[in-house]
Amino acid sequence: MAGHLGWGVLNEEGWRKGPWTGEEDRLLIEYVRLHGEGRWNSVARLAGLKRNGKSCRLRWVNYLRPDLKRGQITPHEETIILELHARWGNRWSTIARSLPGRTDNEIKNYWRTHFKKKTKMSPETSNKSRTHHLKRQQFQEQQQQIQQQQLLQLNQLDMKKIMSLLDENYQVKLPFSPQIWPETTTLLCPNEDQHELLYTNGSVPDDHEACNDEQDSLWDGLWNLDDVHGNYGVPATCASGKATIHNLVAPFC
DNA sequence: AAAGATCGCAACCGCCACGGA
DNA sequence: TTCCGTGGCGGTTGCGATCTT
Repeated sequence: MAGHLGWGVLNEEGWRKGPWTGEEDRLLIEYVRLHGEGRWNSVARLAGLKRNGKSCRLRWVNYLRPDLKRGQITPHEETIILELHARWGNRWSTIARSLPGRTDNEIKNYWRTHFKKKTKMSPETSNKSRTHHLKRQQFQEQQQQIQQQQLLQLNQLDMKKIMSLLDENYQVKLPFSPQIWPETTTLLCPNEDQHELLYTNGSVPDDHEACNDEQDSLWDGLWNLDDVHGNYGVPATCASGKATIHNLVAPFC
């Protein structure tokens, strides 16, 4: 960034642009501590920062706020993002309000890098991306799986009961017939990857066949979707399927 | 080992809504 | 009622890091 023309230097109005330095961060934090959030255009005058108000607000909101959560988006948060995006569309700030510690910018970036581009990808490219993504998340998922296994052990008896109910219900209610998928359906196909998403545009993705043919692994995948709050289900706009599963497991959550 | 491709994300931009003068 | 300052929002950019060939 520093090499970009005008990046990291003063612009024609005298404001600094580009990456924030540690000293600038310190000044901004001190300003907020003394004056609170707001009045961002006063920061330059009161804190001695050569940054405009917008830049200061953005830096504080997206990076310096003490209540921000660090680290990768968890599968549970991912589920929430998908569900809320299906409901609200690109209203990132609205979505962010349901994810304490996450910013609209963070959610927006996450969506764009993990989901949106998949709609345009070829299957081959998508597989590469999937591999890349999985490698990056491998460590985190290992930790989460340990936690999940502990929960699974605790609830093993109840789960077997749920599994049998779901298996019966699956045949009747889940809308896996491609004819009734709406365009741009976001469908979870958990048998291959516990939270891999497939996007369809009125057609059936190749991978989808595995969902129909391998119910056992499909349901295994659903259990892997378990999170610390004990929700099991399909975070998809495939609405009737989602409702069926959530209604079924709700009494056990 | 090196070059090119791709990804992730911090930061910027432009537009809009709102409130106060 | 109008104007202006301020803040919020969504879209976009561009660089460093990482991966692939």
